[in-house]
Amino acid sequence: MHLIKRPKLEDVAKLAGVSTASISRCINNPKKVAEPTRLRIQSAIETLEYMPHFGGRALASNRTNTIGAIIPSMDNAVFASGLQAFQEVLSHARVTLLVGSSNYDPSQEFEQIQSLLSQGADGLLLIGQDRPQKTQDFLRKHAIPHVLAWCFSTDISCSSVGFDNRKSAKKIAEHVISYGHQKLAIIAGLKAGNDRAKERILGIKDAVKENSDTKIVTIEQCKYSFTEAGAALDRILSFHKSPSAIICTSDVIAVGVMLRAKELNLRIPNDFSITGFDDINLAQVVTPGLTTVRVPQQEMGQKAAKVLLDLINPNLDVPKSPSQELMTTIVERDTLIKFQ
Amino acid sequence: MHLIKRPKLEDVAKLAGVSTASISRCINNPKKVAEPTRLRIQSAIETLEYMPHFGGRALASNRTNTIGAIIPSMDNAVFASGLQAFQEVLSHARVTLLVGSSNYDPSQEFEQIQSLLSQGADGLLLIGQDRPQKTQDFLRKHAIPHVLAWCFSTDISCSSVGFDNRKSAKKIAEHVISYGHQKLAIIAGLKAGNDRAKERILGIKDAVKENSDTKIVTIEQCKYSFTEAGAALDRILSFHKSPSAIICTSDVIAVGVMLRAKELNLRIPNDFSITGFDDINLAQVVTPGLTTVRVPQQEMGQKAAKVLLDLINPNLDVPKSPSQELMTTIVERDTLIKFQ
DNA sequence: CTGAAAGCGCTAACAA
DNA sequence: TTGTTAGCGCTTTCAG
Repeated sequence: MHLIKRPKLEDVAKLAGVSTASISRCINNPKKVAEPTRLRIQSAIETLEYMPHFGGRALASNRTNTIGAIIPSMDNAVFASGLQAFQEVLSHARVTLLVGSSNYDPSQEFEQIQSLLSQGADGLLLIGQDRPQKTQDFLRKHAIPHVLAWCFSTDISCSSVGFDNRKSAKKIAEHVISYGHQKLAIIAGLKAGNDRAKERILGIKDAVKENSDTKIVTIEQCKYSFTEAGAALDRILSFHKSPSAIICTSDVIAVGVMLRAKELNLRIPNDFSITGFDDINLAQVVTPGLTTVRVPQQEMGQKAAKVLLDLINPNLDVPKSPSQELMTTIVERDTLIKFQ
Repeated sequence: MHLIKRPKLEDVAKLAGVSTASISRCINNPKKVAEPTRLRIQSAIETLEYMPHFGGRALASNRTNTIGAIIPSMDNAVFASGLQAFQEVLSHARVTLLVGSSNYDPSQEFEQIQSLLSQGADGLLLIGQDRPQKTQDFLRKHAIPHVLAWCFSTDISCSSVGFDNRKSAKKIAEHVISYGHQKLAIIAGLKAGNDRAKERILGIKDAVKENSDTKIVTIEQCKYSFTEAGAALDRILSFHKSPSAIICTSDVIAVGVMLRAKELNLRIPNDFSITGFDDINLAQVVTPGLTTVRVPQQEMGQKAAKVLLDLINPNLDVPKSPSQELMTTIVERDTLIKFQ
């Protein structure tokens, strides 16, 4: 098997008997080339197995056809499946995806942003809206096209494709309250640099405020892992006034709690009710099925890709797609019952 | 807020009062520059917020510091978590990750390979070893550094970091058989272009061959989704000779079967035993807990990254890391009991 | 519709 | 240790 030197535009040009300019046109704008020449060029490209050199192209055109996404972690299925959907749409548009993960840490996110941009990303997908001023300034100053997912704001300075975390959390809390629960506990992800967690807590508080008989016994925070969530449950149980319902801001946390409860021989929902947030597979699989908030993960990924794509490719035919608010819904399963 | 034109090497050079070459050295090989100049350059870079242009760099050096990974789908947690680990290691080495997904389809994989390479990937992570000749020729002809994960072969022509699917499957099958099960069913992923599924089936057959009382009642194939797996169970149940144990080649499939069984009011493991493969979160969460094969997902991702990294960066100090075989283990939970 | 030629921003010999 | 300079492969005016 022998090794072939990568052909360049010039080689193709020679073979096809045209100038390099024509080849370039033929590749980027086929209509600008006469039919017969196009065919000749095509076949030359194929016999040589020519593939444009990325660097050369990027340098000359100042575009890379690459988009970066920075998500907290692919280990959380909710982001993995959003990312999958995102990637599929990009792929159809012949754009490739660069991936970075922040591990829920704003400073890591900033590093990844720089890294992906220095790799030439034409645009960026970011999760949530809460980031340090430094990061925001950077994005603005360099005029980086970007869209925010997993959140929604009407702030016109930046497009977002997502849902209202606060409203959604309020909705599920109201739902819990409507089942007669008056002593609630919250287990949330670490709030630092995580607007989803913060907003969801606020939403739950909103609901409680409107129902004077109801109160929040405690607000725990933990990482998105089963064991950390289990530890949070232990802390709650050590309180005098045990809650009749625990509202978790993530399915991973809720499931972690359920696993721990099982170890402790507590019965859900008899001993306490519990709700999650995200509706990942786990919520459906755990027993009893987890009552949770369904987040349109895939739709969000797809729409974010589309918005980003025409942010980058200012297509004047299509009306500029602004921020989009998607809706969440409550999925009733078996972890929430009436308080008696 | 105003928009600043991207500074180039020349701008930095002017500010620091040195040549562009020195800046370039300072960035790529700091030791080759005298301390005082280095400091001057550093500060110039910072005040200008200079970021090297990717295209220019790629063109001149013919390296991109980018690695591509093509996985079947991030929707399957087993790949998502492997990818997460892979990305983290790359990130430490200041290499960025390009991601493509093949949706378990060899021709999509080929497209993605081309796409990632044309985006300049210096190397590639691929899943499994079974791919069309066309793809293999392509990789060889262009001398693409790549490593195969999720499989292991001693074939020296290509590094792999993974485990022996056949042996692992044989092991779990033997385990099932040792519990007294004689009528087995298999539910596997679609075999086409999926060596993991094929090998695992072979491994199970190996075990059966060595136990003359045992036989395989049927081999079903389905996509990696709960509903498809449920349908496969329905097919099995319509047979005369119902198996006492169902061996699934993936946790997703096993859980899908369990969900369907619950709908049908069948009791696992009383009505039949079942085993999975992968040990993703789901296996732990489902009730009863799924007995399965633990695949070292994270370790595989990390090691694959390391191998790929020094495949690309021929570091002569370190002995060239060849293929690595990792071990799987059986995780005993509650879906496998003795046949009575 | 096609060709010539001037860069795009950076790196890497080679000189000094 | 530092500077000079010649490209890397492609796109894109501008002429023809």
